[in-house]
Amino acid sequence: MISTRGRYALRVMIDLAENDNGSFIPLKDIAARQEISKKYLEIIVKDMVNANLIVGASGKGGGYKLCRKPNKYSVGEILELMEGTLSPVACLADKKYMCDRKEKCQTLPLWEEFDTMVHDFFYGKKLADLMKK
Amino acid sequence: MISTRGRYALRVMIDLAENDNGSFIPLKDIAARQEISKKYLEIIVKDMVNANLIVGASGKGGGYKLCRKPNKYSVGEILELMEGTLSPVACLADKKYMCDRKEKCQTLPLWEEFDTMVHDFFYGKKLADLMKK
DNA sequence: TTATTAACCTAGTATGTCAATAGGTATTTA
DNA sequence: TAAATACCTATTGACATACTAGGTTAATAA
Repeated sequence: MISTRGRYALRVMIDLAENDNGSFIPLKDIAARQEISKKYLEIIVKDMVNANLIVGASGKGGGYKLCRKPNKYSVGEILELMEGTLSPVACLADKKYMCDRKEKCQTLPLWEEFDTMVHDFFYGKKLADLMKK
Repeated sequence: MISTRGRYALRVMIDLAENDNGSFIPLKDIAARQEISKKYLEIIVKDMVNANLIVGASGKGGGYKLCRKPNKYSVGEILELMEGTLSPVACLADKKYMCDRKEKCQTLPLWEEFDTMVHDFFYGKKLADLMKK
């Protein structure tokens, strides 16, 4: 399941892309258009700024702005940032995860194949693919 | 993320398939081989019996047994039973879910495409595909 | 008959995550 | 100096997850 963090982040990115006019877009406007709690979005958007997905500007006339062209963002990187991982199981999500059943695990190949498929799917999709115009 | 319920259920099914000798296999043996708490497995296995995925027999000489050939079980039906849904978002997982943004939602097509891909992947895999022998 | 083995049943519990809310401070522009 | 905005810290209620505990019922073998 994709949580609201990932889904909202994606919607914020689409909103920023579609309403881009060169200047900063206040979160208040995004929250209103997307009908999402502005307070909750603040938390999400903060992580997006920290990860250099977008840039923020304080003060009057401030807001948020993309820092790349929409076709330079993959959906995968946005979701992976917000969700922590896209992997279906802990043994693939966490590099440091040690499992002594690993060698004989009969389900691991299944999860690996699934993991690759999911990764390829979301990294193949670009932000631009989700825009109207 | 696939929870332990789904992952353990799958391992129980594989264990039953590989150790099938015509008679019932006690949960104690499965738990030992799979290194999973027997008490926890009881809960999981109960749901599998209720869903007619396997059959259980009480008393001495009892245990559990598959009721189909391994190639007649899809991984998807096992996971979907235990996880409730394989859908990535609530608006697809729940038929009764009503969202007034549905018509204009720009992410819905993405989730639908992903949902279909995941469904096809897991329903295309059979229990027999996960067996050693 | 009786001991044993096993499924089946109901309940509880610790931990963590999710999806927010609340109330502030710092920064920038008009 | 007033307004608008991002940015920061903390808290919370609800729920799910991954179990554990202690029993009852059912079937078989000695």
